[in-house]
Parts: sequence; structure tokens; C-alpha cells
Amino acid sequence: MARAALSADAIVDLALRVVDEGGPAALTLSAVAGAAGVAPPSLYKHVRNLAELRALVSARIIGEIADQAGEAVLGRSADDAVRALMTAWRAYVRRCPNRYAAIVQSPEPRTAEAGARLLTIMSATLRAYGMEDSAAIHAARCLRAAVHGFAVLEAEGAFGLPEDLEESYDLLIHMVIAGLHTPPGR
Amino acid sequence: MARAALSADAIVDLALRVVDEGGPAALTLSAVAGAAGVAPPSLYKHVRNLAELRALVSARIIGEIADQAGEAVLGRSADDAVRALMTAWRAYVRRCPNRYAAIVQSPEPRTAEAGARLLTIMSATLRAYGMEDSAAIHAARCLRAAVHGFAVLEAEGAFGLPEDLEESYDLLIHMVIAGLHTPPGR
DNA sequence: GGACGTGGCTAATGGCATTAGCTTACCGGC
DNA sequence: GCCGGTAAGCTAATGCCATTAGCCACGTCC
Repeated sequence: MARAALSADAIVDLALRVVDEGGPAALTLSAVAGAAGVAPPSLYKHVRNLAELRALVSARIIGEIADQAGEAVLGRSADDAVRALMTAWRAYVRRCPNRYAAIVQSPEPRTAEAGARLLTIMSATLRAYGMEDSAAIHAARCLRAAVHGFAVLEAEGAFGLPEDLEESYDLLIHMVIAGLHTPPGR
Repeated sequence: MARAALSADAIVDLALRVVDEGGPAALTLSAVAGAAGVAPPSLYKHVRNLAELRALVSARIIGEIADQAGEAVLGRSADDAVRALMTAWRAYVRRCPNRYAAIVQSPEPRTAEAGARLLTIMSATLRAYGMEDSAAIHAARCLRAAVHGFAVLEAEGAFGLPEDLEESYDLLIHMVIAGLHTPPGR
């Protein structure tokens, strides 16, 4: 009866399904164990605890976003790349709002690594604007803040009004690009 | 023994203290009851349940932000007002990161009302740019997304690098303002 | 064929939210 | 100054969840 049906990866797969169906709050070890057809304590053979599972789930999700953002940016540069990156990011959020809402900030290595990968993609995308290191970091932070802010709000359903969200997001993209062009000479 | 020491408002006060000290995860009815010197079930005489308490706490926090943003904007307009609004918002987050992280999106009327008030302040701030209704809504959403994104990330400690956050935020302010000026003719 | 490690199990603990039902202090009218 | 009602507290009980301890079967490798 001890066939290796489970593994940390398989558990994360199931956890993602649980999140997709019930939102971030539904992510409990009990629920995942249920989905795995296993008793809750069994999961501890593969993950340290719920906090670690959340971190692993977050790492997976951030990795997915990084994959899609990275792909979107391929073969493009400057404004075109920024637009593609931002569009791909939000596309992910629309496709999997529950996953996006399940992301937690964690010092767990795999989570941090996925975050770093995403950050690298953003920085590389900004390279075309010819910024020096420190300027590129500030710009990447702003890009990240803008995209993430919109994404969180949309994933949480915080935009109540009926106005078209596509249009709002187009404006945000426009703002970011405009800001990247006009020199920071403030 | 039944002196009216408690009330929903007083409970929210205590809950804020709990959040300040232990972060959003520390906000439990047990903890608040402990702070009030009362048994946990007693709280149910004043709030419906934990979800409602969270919503009320969120309403209070959003209200505080709205107060400060509103005050910051007084007597200013256009770029100056946007700068002041954004600066005040982040100042709040720096002062009370735990509170900011404790905000939950909720359909609860008081939460929604506080959010609407904040949105009104943003829209009014943007009025100086001469946008029609729908354009103002899109712009307000972008402003909100940018500020909120930066705020969440900072409150969660997601900015790892040592680069100065002030400078990053200045750039974000700059981006938003630049985006508000260059026409949306995309 | 037997020792061992891996991955599962059951049982037990403790924290938490929540409900039910009881009790008592205050507040009004008399 | 007494009397009933209500508001606000309490204790007890339930149930869910995470987590730990300790047990057992399977498969692997010598």
C-alpha cells in the first residue's frame, strides 16, 4: 500500500486544483489530503507543514507567470516587450485569479528563486531603455508594483464599476511606458 | 458586571492593536477577547463573526488612509495633488505596515463605503486633468493599482534589494504623472 | 531470506470559531 | 423602593484543522 503515489510535486499539483476550485482559503492540508485520497498526516512525509506547502504553491505559481512572461517577451524589446510582458501577466491573472490570490511572500528558497527569475525577466525587458543598474532596479520595482497592484485588485474582484478593465489596463501600460520614456529629471 | 465596556468600535480598536503587534495572522477572536479581558464568545454580542470583524477592521484602516489622503490633497491640484496623495498613502503604509497587510476585500457595507470614499478622493484629485467620467475612472484605477501595488509589496517586505525605496517610489510617482499627461492616444 | 527505510496509517493534543443556554446587572415603569 | 425585561457577559460543548507520536506494511537491496 506504500506505492510512491505522492511526492511534494504531486501534492502541489493537487493543492493547485484545490485553490482553483475553492480559492486561497480552501487550501488546507485536510483538503489536499482528501484530494489525494490519503489521511492528512501522510502529507507530512513530503512537506514540512502548511506554511511550506503555501510557499511551494506560490513558487509554482510565480514560476508559471515567469514562464509566460518570459515567452511573451521573446523577440521583442522596449515598449513592445513591456506591453507584451504586462499583457501576459494579466492574462494569467484572468485565467487563474484564485492562484494569483494564493501567492504568499515567503523566504522559502524555491519561492524566492521563482521571484528572482521573474524579476530578472523584468530587468532584462527594461534593458532596452539604457538604464544603469540602479536605475533599472527602480524601474523594475515600479513595473512590478503597477502590474501586481492591478493584478491583485482584479483577482480580488476589487474593481466594482462596470467600466471596461481592458481599457483601464491599456492606460496603465501606457502610463508605465510613458514614465519609462520621460526622463526622471524631476 | 455587565457594564458596557465593549462595543463594536472598541473591539475594532483592540483588533487594530492586535494587528499592529502580531500582524494580520494574529487577528483572532481569541486574541481580541484576551486583549479585552473577556471570554471569546462574548464578542459575538457585538460582531457577527471573525469575517465581519476583519471587514470592520479593514473599513477602519481604509478610512484612515482616506482621511490622510484627503488631507494631503487639500489646497493642491493636478501633479502636486497626485504627488501629495501618493506620498501620504505610502507614509501610512510605512507607519502601519501590519494594518495595510490586514486589509481584506469585502462586500461588507462599511468596508465598501470606506473604499468608495477613498476612490472619490482619487477621482477628485484627477479632475484637474480634465478627463470625462469614464476616462477619470480608468485613470483612478491606474493610480490605485500603482499605489496599492507598491504598498502591498512594501508592507509584505517583498522588496529585497538594498536600493533606496524612496527613490523607487519617486519614480513611480513620476511615471503616474507622466502617464496622466501624455495623451492616451496609443 | 532478512534488515531497513519509505510512506502510509490511527490515535491523541491543542488551538480556534462558533453555538446553545444560563445568569446577572442595569433601566424603565410603577 | 420593587419588578420585569433586555443587554452583555459567562461556561460548556461541538467540530474543524494542524500537528505530533508511534505503529505497520511494502518493497529494495544485500
